[in-house]
Amino acid sequence: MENRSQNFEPDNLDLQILGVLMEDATIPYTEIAKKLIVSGGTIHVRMKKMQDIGVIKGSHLMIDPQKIGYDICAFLGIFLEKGSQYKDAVENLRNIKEIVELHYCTGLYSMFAKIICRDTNHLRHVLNEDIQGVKGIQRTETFISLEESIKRQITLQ
Amino acid sequence: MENRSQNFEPDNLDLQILGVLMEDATIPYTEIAKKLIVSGGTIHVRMKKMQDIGVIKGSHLMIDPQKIGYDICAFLGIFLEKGSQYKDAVENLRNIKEIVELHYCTGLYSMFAKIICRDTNHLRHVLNEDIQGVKGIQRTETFISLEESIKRQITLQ
DNA sequence: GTTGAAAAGTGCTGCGA
DNA sequence: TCGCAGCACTTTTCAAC
Repeated sequence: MENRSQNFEPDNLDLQILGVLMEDATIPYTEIAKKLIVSGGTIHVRMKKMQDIGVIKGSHLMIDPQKIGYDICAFLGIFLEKGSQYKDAVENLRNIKEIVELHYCTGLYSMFAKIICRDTNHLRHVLNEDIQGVKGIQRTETFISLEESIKRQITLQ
Repeated sequence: MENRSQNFEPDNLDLQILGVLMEDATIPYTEIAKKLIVSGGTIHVRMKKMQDIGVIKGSHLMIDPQKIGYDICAFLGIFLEKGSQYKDAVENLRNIKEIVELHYCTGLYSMFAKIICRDTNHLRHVLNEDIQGVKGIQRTETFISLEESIKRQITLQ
C-alpha cells in the first residue's frame, strides 16, 4: 500500500477533480470525466486515493443561515486571564453551539471565535450568559458582520 | 407555485433532514428515509422544496488544506482610510485568491478577512504585496491561527 | 402531503491492455 | 496505471392513497 503520511503531491488531474467538486460536490463522476477527458473509473480511483490519504475529509451541505432565521454573524476576540487556561476554555466553549469556529491565535487576542445567532437578543444572551460564564475568560471584543462580501474555498494550484 | 420569499418555517422533518446532510452530504436519501421513518420520495420532495426556496445553496467537498500544502490560516483586521472606499476595496480584494472570507464589520476594524496560505513566505507576500497594494487600505492587523480548535456548522433547532 | 414501485441514471468492481 | 463493460445501487418520477 501507499504512503499515507501528510505529504501528498497531487498532480494536475487530482487538482482539477478537487477544483470541480469543491464548488459542487453533487456533480456526478461521469460528468467530471467528460470535462477532463478521462474515464469515470479514473475519477473513482483518484477520489478513493485522496479519501484514503485524508485530503478529502467529507462533504457538507451549504445552507443559508439567514433563510432559517440566523441573521447575525459575529467575530469575537477573546482575552484569557492566563494562557494556560486555553485547553479548559476550549472544552467549555465547545458546548456553546453558536460558536462555529474557534482559533488559538497569535497577536492581541488569545482566541478568536466566529459565532452565528438568530438576532441581537440571542447574541446578547450568548455573549453575556454563555461566553462570559466560561472560566478563564477575562473579556471579549465583538465584531458584528454587517455583510459577508466574500465566502469561498481556497483556489487550488 | 409557493411563496419563495425569505421567510421559511422548516418543520421538524425539514430540520432533521438538514441536520443529517449538513454533517455528511453523501448519505443517500434512502438511508435518511429509513432513519426518519418516511419514504425516500418524501425526502426528495422536501429537499427539492428547500433547494427551490434557497435554504440549501449547494454542497462543498471538505478538503484538508494542510494535506495539500496550505499550512497557514490567518485573520486580518483591515483599516480603511475612508469608509466610503469599502466597495472598491472589496472588488480588489476579491482578486486575491488567498482570501476565503471577507466581512464588513462593526467595531475597531472596517473589514475582517480570513486567509489561507502555503507558508510564512507566502503569507508575507500576500500581506505585503497583494493586500497592502489595494487602494484605500490604510493598515492591517494579523492574527495567525496556531490551532483550529472548533470547526463546525450551526446546530439546527 | 405521503407512499411504494418502476424507470433512468450513477457508482462500483472486475478484466484486459 | 488506465479504460471499458456489467452489476448493484440511488435518484427521480408518478399514480394512488
